Amino acid sequence: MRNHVNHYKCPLCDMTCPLPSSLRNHMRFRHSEDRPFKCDCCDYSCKNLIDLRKHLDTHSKEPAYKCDFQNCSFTARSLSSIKSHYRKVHEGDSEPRYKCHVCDKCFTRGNNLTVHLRKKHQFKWPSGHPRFRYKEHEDGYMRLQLVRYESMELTQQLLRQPQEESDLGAALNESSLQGIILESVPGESGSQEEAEEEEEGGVSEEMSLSASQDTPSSVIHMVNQTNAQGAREIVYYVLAETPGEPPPDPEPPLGGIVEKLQGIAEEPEAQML
DNA sequence: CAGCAGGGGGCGT
DNA sequence: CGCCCCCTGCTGA
Repeated sequence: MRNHVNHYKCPLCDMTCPLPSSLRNHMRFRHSEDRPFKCDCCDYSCKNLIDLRKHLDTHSKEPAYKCDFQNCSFTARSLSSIKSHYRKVHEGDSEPRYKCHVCDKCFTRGNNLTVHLRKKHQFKWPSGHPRFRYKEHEDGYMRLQLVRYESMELTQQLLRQPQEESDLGAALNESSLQGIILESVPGESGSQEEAEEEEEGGVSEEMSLSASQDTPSSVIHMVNQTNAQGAREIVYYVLAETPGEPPPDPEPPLGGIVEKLQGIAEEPEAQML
C-alpha cells in the first residue's frame, strides 16, 4: 500500500507493470509470436489491426497521403511522412530539437540521436526496455529520459545497502543511466514536474544523495515527480558515466546490487574504434 | 565517417 | 496514435 513500485514482473524479462492487464499487454507484444493480422498481398503479419493498415498502405501504387496545404503537391505513403513534411515545410519547424545531454550536439530526429548516443557514448538500453525515450525539457529540447527500472528486488536491495551507492556507480559501465522507482509520495507537495539535472534555474525539488560528490562518475539523484498516471513517486537516478575508460574487470568486488545492475548495463562491444 | 531523411515496422499508451 | 526502432541512400567534411 505504501509501496507503489510495479508489482507485476514479466517472467521473461526485466519489465514490470503496475497492473495485470498491462503485463498481459506487454507479454503479448513483447513475447508472443502470435500474429493474427495477415496481409493478403504478401506474407507480412502483425499483432494488431493498425499496424496491418499501415502496412497495406505500402502496397498501394499511388501514395495514399497527400499534403493538405494550399497547393502543395507533396504526397507520401505514410502519414508520418506527411506530418513531418508539413511541420518542416509549412511550419518552418526545421530546427534540431533533439539534444545530446552529454555533448550538447543537436539532431533533427530522435533516432539519429539514438545512433549518436550508442556509437559515440556507448549507451545501451536495459533488457525489457527496447528503446530510448526522450523527454522535452523546459528549454524546448528533447533529451534522453533516464529509464526507470522498476524491480522490487532491486529496490529492496538498494534500500538495504544505501552505502554502496558510490561504489555501485563506479562499477557500472560507462554511460548507463538507470532510474529506480522506490515508492510513491502519498501526500501532495507544492510543485510537480520533474526537475532534470543541471541546466539553468527552475530546478525545484531535487536532492543529491551522493554522500560526497567528489566522484563525478557516480551520482545518484532523488527526484520527486509525477508519473504518467498522475501519481506522485520518488525516482532514484543512478548515473554512471566513465567517458575515458570502461572498467575492464570482468568481475567487480561488489555483490548484490551490482550483479543485478550488470545485467542491465552490459559490456560494451569493446571493439569500438 | 557523421548526420540527415524517407520508408516501413514494433509496440507502449 | 505517437514515438522510436532499423535499414538504407545521400551528402558534406
